[in-house]
Amino acid sequence: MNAVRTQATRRQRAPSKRSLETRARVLDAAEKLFAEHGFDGASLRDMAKLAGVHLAQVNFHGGAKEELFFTVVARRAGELSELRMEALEDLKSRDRPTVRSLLEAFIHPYLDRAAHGGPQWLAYARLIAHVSTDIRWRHISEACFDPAATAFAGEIAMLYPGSDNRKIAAALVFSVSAMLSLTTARWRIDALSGSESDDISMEQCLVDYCEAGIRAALS
Amino acid sequence: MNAVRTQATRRQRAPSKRSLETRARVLDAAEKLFAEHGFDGASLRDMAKLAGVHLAQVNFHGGAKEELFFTVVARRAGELSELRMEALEDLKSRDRPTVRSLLEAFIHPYLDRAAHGGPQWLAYARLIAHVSTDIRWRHISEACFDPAATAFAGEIAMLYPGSDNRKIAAALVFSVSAMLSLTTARWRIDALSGSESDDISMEQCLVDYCEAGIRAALS
DNA sequence: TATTAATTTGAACGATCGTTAAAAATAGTG
DNA sequence: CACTATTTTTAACGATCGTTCAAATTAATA
Repeated sequence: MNAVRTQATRRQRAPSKRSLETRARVLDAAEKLFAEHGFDGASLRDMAKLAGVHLAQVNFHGGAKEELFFTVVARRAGELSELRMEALEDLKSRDRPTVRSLLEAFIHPYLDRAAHGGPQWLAYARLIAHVSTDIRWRHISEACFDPAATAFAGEIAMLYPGSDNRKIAAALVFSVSAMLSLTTARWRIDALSGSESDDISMEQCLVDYCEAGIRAALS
Repeated sequence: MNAVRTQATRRQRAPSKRSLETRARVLDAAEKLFAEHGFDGASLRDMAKLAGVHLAQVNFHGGAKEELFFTVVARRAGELSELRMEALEDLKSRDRPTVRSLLEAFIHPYLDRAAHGGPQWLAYARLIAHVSTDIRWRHISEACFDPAATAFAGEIAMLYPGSDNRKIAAALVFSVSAMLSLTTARWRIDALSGSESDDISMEQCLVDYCEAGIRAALS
C-alpha cells in the first residue's frame, strides 16, 4: 500500500505515530536538499540518508519526486499565506492600508520566518525562490502563492484606481524578486559592499525601496 | 589532444574552420540547455544532439561540465560588460549622471539584447539569472558581473556621498533582481495581471520602479 | 489477543549521467 | 605531396539516478 494514495483508496487505519515522524523527517530532509541544490541537483538517496531512513521510504511517503517537491512546497505555503492574510486583515481593521503597510504585511512574515524561524524555515525561504524563478513550477506558484499575491495586488489597485493592471503586477513581481534576493543573493550584497549586513536594516532598506518603487511605477 | 588545454600546452597549428564552427555550435547548444534546465537539469548528451555533434565533442570543446558552464557564461559576459561600460562612459562624457541615466545604462543593454538580440541572447539572459541566483556560481558572478556592478555602485555612491555602502549594494542587488525577473518571471506578471505585457512599457516600468527605489533607499 | 492494514526493509531494475581512451579521419604546415 | 597536429568517431567505463516489488516487521483495530 502506498502512503501517498494517488488513487482514491481510503485508509482503514490511522497512521502510526512513528509513521508520522518518519514522514516529517523525510519532508524536512527533502526541503533542505531541494532548497540547497534545486530539484535536479537533489537526490532521493541523499534525502533518505539525511532523514535517517531507507531509500524506499522517501518514495513511500512522498511519492514520485515531483509529487514530493510539490508536497514540500505546499506544506508551509498554507501557513505563510495565512500569516500574510492575517496581517492584511489586521491592518485593514485598523485604518486604511498604505503601500508601506501592505508591503510590510506581505514581506515581514517571510523575512521574519527566514531569519528567526529556524533552519527549516530558512531552507523553505530558499525553496520558494526556486519555485518563483523556474517556469517549470508555474502550477505550484499558481496554487500556493498567487492567491495571496492577487489579494495584495487588489489592495494596491484600490489605492491607485484606474492604474494599469500590468504595472501593478509588474511592480509586485519586482518587489517579490527583491524580497527573494535577500535570501538567495545576500552574499552578493555583502560582496559588493565589502561588509556584512544585518537582517533588520536590510528589511528596512527593502521596504523603503519597494514602497518608493511601487508608488513611482503606478503614478 | 584536448582543445580546452587546461595545461599550458601551446597549440602548434591554427584551429580549422570546421573546428571553430562545431565549437560555436556546442557552446550555443550548451547555452540554450543550461538556460532552460539549469546546470544539473541539462545533459551533455542533449547538448550534443542539439548541436548535431557527437557526445565526445562536447567534452573536447568544452572540457568538464563545470568548465563548459563557465565558458558559456563568460563568452557573452565580456560583450555585455563592454556595452554597459560604454553606455556609462557615454553619459559621463555628456553631463553629470543621474540615478535614472545610470540605471538605463546598466539595464538597457541587457533587456535590449534579451528582446531583440535573437534566441541566443534570450537564452543567455535566462542563464545569467541562474548564475546570479545560485551561490554555487558565486565565483562566476565575481569574475563576470561584479566589475561592472561595482563601477555602477561607485557612480551611485558619488551621487549620494556619505551614504551607507551596504544600502547602495542592497539597492543595486534589488534592482538587478527586478531586472532579471523580467526574463524569468514574465509569465508571473502576465498571470497576475490577466493580460500580456509588451517589452517597451515593461522596461519603462522597471526603470521607474528602480529609480524611485534606489533614491528612497539612499535618502 | 488475533487479525490484517500499514509501514519498513532489502534488493534489484533499467535508464541516464559525466568522463575517458583509443582508433579513424581531417586539415594545417613544411 | 608528405607529415603530423588536430579533430572526429566509436565504444565503453563506473557511478548514480528514480522507481518498483516482494518479503519482513510493526502496530491499529475488532
